[in-house]
Amino acid sequence: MAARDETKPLRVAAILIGSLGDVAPFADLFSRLPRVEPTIFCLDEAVAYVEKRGMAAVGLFSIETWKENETTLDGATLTGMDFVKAWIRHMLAPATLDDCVAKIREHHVARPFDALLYQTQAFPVVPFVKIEVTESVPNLIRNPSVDCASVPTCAMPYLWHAYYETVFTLLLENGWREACERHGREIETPAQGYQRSLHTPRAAARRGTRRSFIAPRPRYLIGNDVCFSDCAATGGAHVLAHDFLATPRWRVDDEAPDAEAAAAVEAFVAEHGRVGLVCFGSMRARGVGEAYLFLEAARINPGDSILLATSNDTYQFVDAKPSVKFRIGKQQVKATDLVDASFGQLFTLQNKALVPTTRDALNITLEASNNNKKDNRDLDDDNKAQSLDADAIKDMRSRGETGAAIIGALAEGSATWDSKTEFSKAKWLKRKAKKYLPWVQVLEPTANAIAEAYFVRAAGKGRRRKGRAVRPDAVAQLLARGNVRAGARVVVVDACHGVVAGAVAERCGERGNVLLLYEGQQATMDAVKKFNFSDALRGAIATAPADVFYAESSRPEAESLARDAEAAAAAAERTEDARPRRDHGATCRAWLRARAHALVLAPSLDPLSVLRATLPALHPSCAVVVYGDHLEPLARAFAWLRDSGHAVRVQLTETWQRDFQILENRSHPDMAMTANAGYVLSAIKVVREDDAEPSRKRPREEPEG
Amino acid sequence: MRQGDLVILYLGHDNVDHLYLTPDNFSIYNSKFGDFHHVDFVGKPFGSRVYARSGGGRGGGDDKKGWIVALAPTPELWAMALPHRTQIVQPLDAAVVCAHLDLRDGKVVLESGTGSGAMTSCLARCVAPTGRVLSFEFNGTRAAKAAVEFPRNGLPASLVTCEHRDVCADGFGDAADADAVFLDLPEPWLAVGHAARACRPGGRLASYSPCVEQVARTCAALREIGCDRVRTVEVREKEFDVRPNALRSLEPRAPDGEPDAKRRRAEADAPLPGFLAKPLPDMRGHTAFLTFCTLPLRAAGET
RNA sequence: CACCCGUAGCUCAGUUGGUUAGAGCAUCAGACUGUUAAUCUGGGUGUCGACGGUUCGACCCCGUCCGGGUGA
Repeated sequence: MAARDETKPLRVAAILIGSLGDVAPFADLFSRLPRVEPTIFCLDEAVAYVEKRGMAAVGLFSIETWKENETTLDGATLTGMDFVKAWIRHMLAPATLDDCVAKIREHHVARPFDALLYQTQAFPVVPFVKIEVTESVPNLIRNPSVDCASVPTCAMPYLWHAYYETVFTLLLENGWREACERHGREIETPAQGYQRSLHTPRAAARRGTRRSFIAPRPRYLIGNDVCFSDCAATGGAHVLAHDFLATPRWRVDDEAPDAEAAAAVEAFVAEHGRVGLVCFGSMRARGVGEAYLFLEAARINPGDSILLATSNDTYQFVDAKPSVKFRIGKQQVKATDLVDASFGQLFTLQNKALVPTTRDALNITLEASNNNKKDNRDLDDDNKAQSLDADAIKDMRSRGETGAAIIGALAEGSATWDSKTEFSKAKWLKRKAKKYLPWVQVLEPTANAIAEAYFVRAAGKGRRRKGRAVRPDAVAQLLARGNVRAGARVVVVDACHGVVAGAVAERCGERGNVLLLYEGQQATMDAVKKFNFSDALRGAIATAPADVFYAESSRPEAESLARDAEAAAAAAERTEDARPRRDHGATCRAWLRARAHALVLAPSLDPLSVLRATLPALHPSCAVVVYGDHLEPLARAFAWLRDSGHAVRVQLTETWQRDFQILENRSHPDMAMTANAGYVLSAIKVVREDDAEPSRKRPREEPEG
Repeated sequence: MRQGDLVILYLGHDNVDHLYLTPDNFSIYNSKFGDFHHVDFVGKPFGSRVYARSGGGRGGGDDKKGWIVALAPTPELWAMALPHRTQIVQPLDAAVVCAHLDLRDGKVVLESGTGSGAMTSCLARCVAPTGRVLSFEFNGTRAAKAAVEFPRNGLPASLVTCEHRDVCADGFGDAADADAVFLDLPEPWLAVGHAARACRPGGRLASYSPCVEQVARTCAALREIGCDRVRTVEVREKEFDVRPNALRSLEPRAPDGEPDAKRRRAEADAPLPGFLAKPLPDMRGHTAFLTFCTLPLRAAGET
């Protein structure tokens, strides 16, 4: 099998015969796979849907043609789409199928496909047939450009990853019937098919027998029929027909599972560890009204990095590992207790254990307010206002009372409660809540959240804070004005604990490349580790010392080539060496030659010197952005960029961000803007013309000093 | 640069135009810097100067040809050059919105309304190449224009789609599982319910409104359906100009090597830097309030 | 046909960030001086050409027309 040229799109013929609900998941899948150029063969009715998503579609036949036809299945008369389904499922008209195949062959002869995928309604009959049309058909699952793991589950609801060699390697050219036989599977009788169609979630719900549709991880979905009808009314898709979840732990008693398929999946999983069949994510039947199925929020996996927002307005990072504990209130809790929680979930303490809670439960409001004007003119603080003593509180706690209950009791026990004003009551509650109702919220460690956490944490340390904290909105500006995007090559200098480098890497993704230049002994990857980056993404971040980069960038080209040759020779010599030493110089030279798509600099060194060293490594028409705490050094760098003719659209700004409290009739700016938000310098590099006049006609007077 | 490319023309710091290259001999871009033939762009790399065939020499001789810089489009540059159909979301705000929506490659994001498409391109950059932006515009003409414009600007239908639809009345269509949603609507509170249904639980929402009254109603609607981490911010930007330091001192300059040099180093009268930054007077005023929140983790009615 | 420019009584405001609430002239006021005047200082109710339209919204938006300029 010849190696494929990965730069060329993979031409895939996808044969999707079925209702729109069958076609849509595949169409959506293909439309977001880069480097896959699909041609979708479908019913005429689905052509518009596919073409709207920018893909080629070929209509094979129309349902209209079959409208008049009807057949009788198990006593029921099937017409229209039902007839087509029956036709497909039970192969009532194989001659027409051959016509379709002929049509596809026609396209294939005109311009060969790399791969052919076949989906049918009738999974239990033939799950999926992949036809190898040419000798050079690659195995998609081994194609790095369609790495299943890179596809976020939540982004692709009705997603099939059809690259399932073990299950789906039947050849269409052998025909349906033969394929089934080779797979050792019996063809379903009409009666069995009809029986099966009764076991839908909706039918189950009607019968009142709730079945959980959440398959424990790992989940594998092997069949679907999603109907998009009536979506405008419901605001979302709902599943009308059958779903089959084949998982190692699948237990549905009243339905005969395709044990063979499940076994095949299990065997495959056992062999390969993880298989990239991503599907429905997890779906959950909503308990109200119709049996709508909804996706779940992203959940925490063991080993994940988690960001916790806490009740005392701080953030902390924990890893969901058995050895890690964190504090909530005064209690130590194991981080693994958070596994399987949704990101965004709130937790509080009850009986010294974490229990999930909601924001409403945390917002305690006691009794209806009586608006009598009150103040503390009559208050005489004798410290005897509280009738509840410490032992009573301890007792309540040990009985496992909720924090809310304790606070309620405290308010009841407070002699001065009724004399408090509304504002002081609110304040009192807030103070008590901090003590008796601690909470944490698990947050997904995204660039914005991590930047926020580092910023808040650094600000909280006061004068003793070390390093620098970059405000989240400044990070946002760096990414935007640097035009950092997926697949980009970016040179980063980060003196902000790696917050900037992490944000850049998150944006660049696995197909991007990040070169992190460091100023000291080693790169500060502190914050980078807090992201839940995949190994591939972590591998996309290279590091090198900034001074080496500076040396290489100021070296003439010829000398640089000579160095490369030297390094190559040295590498050839120590082929036996198990661990070749990292050659930072070579890395830097490669980056200088390949040219980056963006420079994102947040140095603690003089920005101008960093700029001079890194600018040669930037591709023309691409942007450089520099973050700095101080205006003056950036002003000097600004002047150099503008006056040297290296760049246009040189912009030096300071970003202000202000929070607002929004409540009815009580909206106002929330807190003073945080000082030292830092400054952002950005510019776009241009091809410099040495014979071009200096940008300024009249020479500037040289500044004094 | 190739035929059909969208090219950003840099004519000055805040004078940016755009051009679709049609390399026939008739297409000419005319500006105060002279006349630029489309064919002269083709084959040159982005970031190059392109020289005028004629004109541009204001009163000067022919030896000084005018030139402009041709740049590759970015969402920020496009926002400066695009044909306005509505007021646009400024790149400053757009950057903060994209950050708070936790966008990255592969995410699916909803937008309404499309407007002039400035925000759309910012969103598309963040989720490209495997994610998607589904944009909805309730004005038919604008929706049609945007739908034509996006593919032309290198945003294929597999990445960005624009549909004519009033999301306040009709919701977000087939979408049921988006990761984030951005609302730029006169009455966003009418759309938050639809938005929540169109997104996965725990998805992110951002709303863009110029008035506090709008924000207040939106926040109320968001809390009503159980959104968490509701936060409203305003972002502004102060821009600086840099000039050489031309300040002269009242005091005579101390000759170098004077003994008071030591004292001077420690005190405030160290020499000023060579360049001084001055805030530009035209700081952009208030644009809008940005409201963010996390959508409920569970659909309503679920325990 | 395309592009640029229309603001103070007048005249202007830079070929790539000195650029549309900024000036110069004129004028007026004050100060000063061997006073038909010079010098210095200070001052300004500026429809941002006109009219429409567009934007929930800040507009650096669009159209038509008028006047001036530049280039095909």
